[in-house]
Amino acid sequence: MSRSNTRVSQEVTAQACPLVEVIDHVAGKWSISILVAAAHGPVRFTELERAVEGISRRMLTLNLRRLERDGLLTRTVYPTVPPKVEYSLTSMAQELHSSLTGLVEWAERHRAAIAEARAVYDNTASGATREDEPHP
Amino acid sequence: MSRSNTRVSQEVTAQACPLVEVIDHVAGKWSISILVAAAHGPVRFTELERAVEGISRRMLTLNLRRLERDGLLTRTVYPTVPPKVEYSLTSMAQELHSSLTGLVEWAERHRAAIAEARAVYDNTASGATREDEPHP
DNA sequence: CGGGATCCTGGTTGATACTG
DNA sequence: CAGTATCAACCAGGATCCCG
Repeated sequence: MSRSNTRVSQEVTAQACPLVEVIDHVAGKWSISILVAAAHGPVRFTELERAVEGISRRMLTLNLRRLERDGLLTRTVYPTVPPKVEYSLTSMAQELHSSLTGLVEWAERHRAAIAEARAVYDNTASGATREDEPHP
Repeated sequence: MSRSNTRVSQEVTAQACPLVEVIDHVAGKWSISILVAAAHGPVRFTELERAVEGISRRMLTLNLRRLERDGLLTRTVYPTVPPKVEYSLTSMAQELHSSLTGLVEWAERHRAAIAEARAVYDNTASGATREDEPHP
């Protein structure tokens, strides 16, 4: 994957990175939730922690770092007491918003159907052999 | 959806499954590629293997099974010699198509920018050298 | 052709504790 | 508040062999 090179300037930019890797970072389980949660404006760390719900502190940090590294989030530190850190989407990331919310809305619409599909699948697979196959 | 007969399905449907889990299955690295590749019509196993490119036989099988279990893919076995298996999107999965291709197109448009953002981030973060300050 | 079964590795994750 | 550090467990994923 990585061709370790000290002059990373234009060559990497030209070659970019595997598409599947970009997809993986941007569409990861947590990334989507984070990106959607941060879409409405600058969001603080603990707000994200509550919004994403289910994510651990560590995973949140790791994902935020990766998204920042990929240029999707900007991290702003206010040197106050107590400390305050805000995350915002970059313009690049904002272009993603419609696709992401589309995905999330789809998931909400169909989670029940998916749960049922699983139940049916598990039920069918466990006991009997399927005989509803077409015969050409 | 036409049949909701068992009480099992009602219970499961009622509490469904965590949204983040649905997202994870549907937006996984391989899932997206598979769903996009299967969108244009019935696709055979080896076609997918070539289309997704980078996926191993094992991972392809595993992901296909999971997508089938979630009710996103239908698997049709033709008892011919040699065997022939076709995968198609369910109507549920077809609704996802625009969001998915939106995502992929976004990734294609911005992979160069992402690669550069990474280079900048790594350069800045590893921090041994600053460009505006002379090295000791 | 389209898988299934098994073994094995290393990256990902949660838990826990500590900090500026 | 917003992290970092460390360790152990887990499981995604590759390699390999086999089968209907």
